[in-house]
Amino acid sequence: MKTKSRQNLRPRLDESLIADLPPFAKLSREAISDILKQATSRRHDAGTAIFEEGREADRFYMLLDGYIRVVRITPDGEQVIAHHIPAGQLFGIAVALGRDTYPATAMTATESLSLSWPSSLWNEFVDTHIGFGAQAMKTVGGRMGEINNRMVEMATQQVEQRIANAVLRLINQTGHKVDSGIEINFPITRQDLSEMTGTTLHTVSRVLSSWEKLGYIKSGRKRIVVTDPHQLVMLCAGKN
DNA sequence: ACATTAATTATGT
DNA sequence: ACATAATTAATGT
Repeated sequence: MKTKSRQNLRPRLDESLIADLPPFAKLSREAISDILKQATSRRHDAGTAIFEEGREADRFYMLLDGYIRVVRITPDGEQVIAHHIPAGQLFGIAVALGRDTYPATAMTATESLSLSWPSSLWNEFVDTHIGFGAQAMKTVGGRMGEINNRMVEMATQQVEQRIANAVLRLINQTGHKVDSGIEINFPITRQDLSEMTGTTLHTVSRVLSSWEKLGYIKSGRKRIVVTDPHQLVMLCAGKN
């Protein structure tokens, strides 16, 4: 408790900032400070790309603050939001998958703060810092599981259920409690939701409006509060 | 069951 | 005042 002094162009790096994050939790103090010395920190405005799909994956990243959306562009130029990444997670770890280019674009959903390291350091990190590689695999595994689930959803469920699933995922991963329910932590538009669920913003708008009338959610411009998560769970289950 | 088109309104800088 | 977001109805596949 302290150390919250100055706000800088180049934010000062403090061990306590990352010491508790999963990938580093098991590491010794000097290991952490060693890692920090090699890190570059950057602040990103909301709605900007940290790296782009197809570019050479010269660095890997750790999100210190904010939210990232991982975006892919289809051949016909449509955006698809693959998933969101909350603070405290590694991303852009193409090097861990043996790739030399990024498979997707990382856009900031909010103003964000990142650390990054040259990809060349990855292997060194993995075998000199025990637990680092294991944690990285865990997050990769988790994301693959998510993508699996979503593929099934896309193929089997109807739009209202897919939207319900998307919203539930958002409040689980990036939700924050307010008195009326659970609010999604970053600005999110109907367009965004449509890009996650493979529909149109109009359909999303109509569905959300109907949920609002039913009292499941409360929504405003770029914000959604889920007041009755259970009802959304029911919708996904299919029982109506 | 959902997309598309289009017109209208609300909201944030 | 302007741009961006959201709603709503009508029409199409």
